[in-house]
Amino acid sequence: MRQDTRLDEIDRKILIELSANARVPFAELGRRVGLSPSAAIERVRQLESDGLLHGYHAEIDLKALGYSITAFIRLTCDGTRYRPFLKFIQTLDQVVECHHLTGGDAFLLRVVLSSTAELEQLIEKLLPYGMPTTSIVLSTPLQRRQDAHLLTKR
Amino acid sequence: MRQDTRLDEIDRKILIELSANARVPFAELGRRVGLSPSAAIERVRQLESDGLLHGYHAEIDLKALGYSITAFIRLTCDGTRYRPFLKFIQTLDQVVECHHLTGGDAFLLRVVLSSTAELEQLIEKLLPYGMPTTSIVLSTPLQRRQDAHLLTKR
DNA sequence: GTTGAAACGGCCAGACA
DNA sequence: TGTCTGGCCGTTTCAAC
Repeated sequence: MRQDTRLDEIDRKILIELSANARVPFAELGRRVGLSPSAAIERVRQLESDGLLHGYHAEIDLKALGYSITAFIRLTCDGTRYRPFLKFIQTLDQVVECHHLTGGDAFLLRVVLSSTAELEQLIEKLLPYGMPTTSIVLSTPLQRRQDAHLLTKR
Repeated sequence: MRQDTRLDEIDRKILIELSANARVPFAELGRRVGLSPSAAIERVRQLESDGLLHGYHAEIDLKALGYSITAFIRLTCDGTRYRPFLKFIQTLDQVVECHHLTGGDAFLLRVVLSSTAELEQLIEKLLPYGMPTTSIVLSTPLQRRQDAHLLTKR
């Protein structure tokens, strides 16, 4: 896990390419960044062991699978319910993200469900841990997957 | 883009495998799900053209790249500022997600930055569009990338 | 769906600067 | 150290079934 070692231009290109298409063959990747296949593989292995590349994941369309509702639930829970709450949400399939936020022991959950009825059930389950504030996602006008701009600029 | 065509067991396994490791060779994928290489590829191509598989992306550790701060910014903007706001956030590199939420023209932004100073600058830029409420992410106790449970259960 | 053959890519060892 | 070359083996692709 390097922290301060600067990336060179080739590393950045590799990250951008793999971010956009994780299945690109290493030989093709090498061609795009101006490296031989083995050198390209070497770079990628280095980026992986440095902790910059964490894995390669297919993007699955949950909407097409029937999970038509995405919602954010904000919930404040006091110190005594903190640990039990973290254990509990691990057991909830609908919770795909949980962030601990600044501001009064607040948690933000991103949840995915197939109906508003399921959302209501989930909210009821959360009630023992705090007062949830729920917002359903109407649309997502911006969803960046390629972190190209975070890599190229600055 | 099929909506209702049910997935069979093999399709589900393929989605789970590619979700966990998008770089697995199709021949190996076929072995894991009990299919010949060409049949496995055929399945994947079908899932892609059905819109269930959207792409394959490397997971890049933004923290290791110096983006130490992730924050959520909630912002309410009225109807007249709606369109200009959407245009404006496209130009902000730090904004990696924007969701339109239920409840009073609210937007939720996920932003990634390298310092609190940068966060302050960003908030100031957003002020003309509405009153932002900012929460910094302290930790992320749950971040599911494999949607295995969403595919297997129910 | 499968099989089989040819082209291609992944990966290891060794040489080079 | 980082890169290139060559060779082996697994993978991809495409045709025919």
